[in-house]
Amino acid sequence: MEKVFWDCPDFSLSQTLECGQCFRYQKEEDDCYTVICGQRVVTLGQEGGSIVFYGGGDIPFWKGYFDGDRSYGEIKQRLCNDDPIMAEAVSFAPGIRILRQEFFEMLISFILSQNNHIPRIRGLIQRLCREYGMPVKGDFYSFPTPIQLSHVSEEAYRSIGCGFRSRYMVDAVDKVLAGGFSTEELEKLSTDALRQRLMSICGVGQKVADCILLFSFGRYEVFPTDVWINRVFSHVYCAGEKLSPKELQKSAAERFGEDAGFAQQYLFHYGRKMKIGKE
DNA sequence: ATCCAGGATCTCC
DNA sequence: GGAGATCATGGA
Repeated sequence: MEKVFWDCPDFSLSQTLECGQCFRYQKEEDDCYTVICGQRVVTLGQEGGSIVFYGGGDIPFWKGYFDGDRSYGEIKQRLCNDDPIMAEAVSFAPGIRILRQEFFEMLISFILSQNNHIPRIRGLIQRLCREYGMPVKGDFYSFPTPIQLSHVSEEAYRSIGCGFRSRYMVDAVDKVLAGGFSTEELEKLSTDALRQRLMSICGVGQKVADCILLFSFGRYEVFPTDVWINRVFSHVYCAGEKLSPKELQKSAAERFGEDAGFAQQYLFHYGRKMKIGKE
């Protein structure tokens, strides 16, 4: 099989895919991963510092997906300078990069994420794709488009396990199909305006909106604040004192500035894996 | 088994 | 505008 090598610094395939930002990958043998985005599917591995594409595919697209042009070395240096705690979080998973994922996938995925475990979110999305997406390759299905979901009822979402989130799903698809939610239109908006637009969808609060801002629109200054980041942040920066989400975001903005989104992902992954602040 | 999850909403004051 | 209950489900 054709192998194409890509030397991308500060990049670990496993850390980037498994740090919680992405739900559409599957681990294969020999530490390879199959990743799906839209209609595209690719199998990748890592040999030393090089990423290996197996079987070609749209390599320029995937380099963009993995944010290949950004210097994460500089970001990490800014974050870790004079911050030993962040240095520890970064050294725990120095190969995390923030993926550039598709808007509608992120919208639906993070609506389904609320009050839910990551393993279960993945299962939900897998069922959604199997049920309403198109077969792409083997057992992999594309993420359903808004049109493919346009006829799906609340009861149908309930039957695949979406639970109380089912009515949010219907509202999200309806609003996207009604217009004003194309990627081209949305990416012109300021971060605050875009957040407000996203939050006009029922079931999208600030946290879900911020995940979409960070993982789909590259708004790297946002700091998605969930239960984990709450625990970690209060534990490592506030001597265990809990802050309100508003206070926490203000503090994170002062501390990390334009790099807050990157900081969030390093901290989130570190805190979740180390169970920091639990028990 | 029973707890809890990458929260949002509704209701109450 | 903030605190508290409620929401479905299944992985751990």
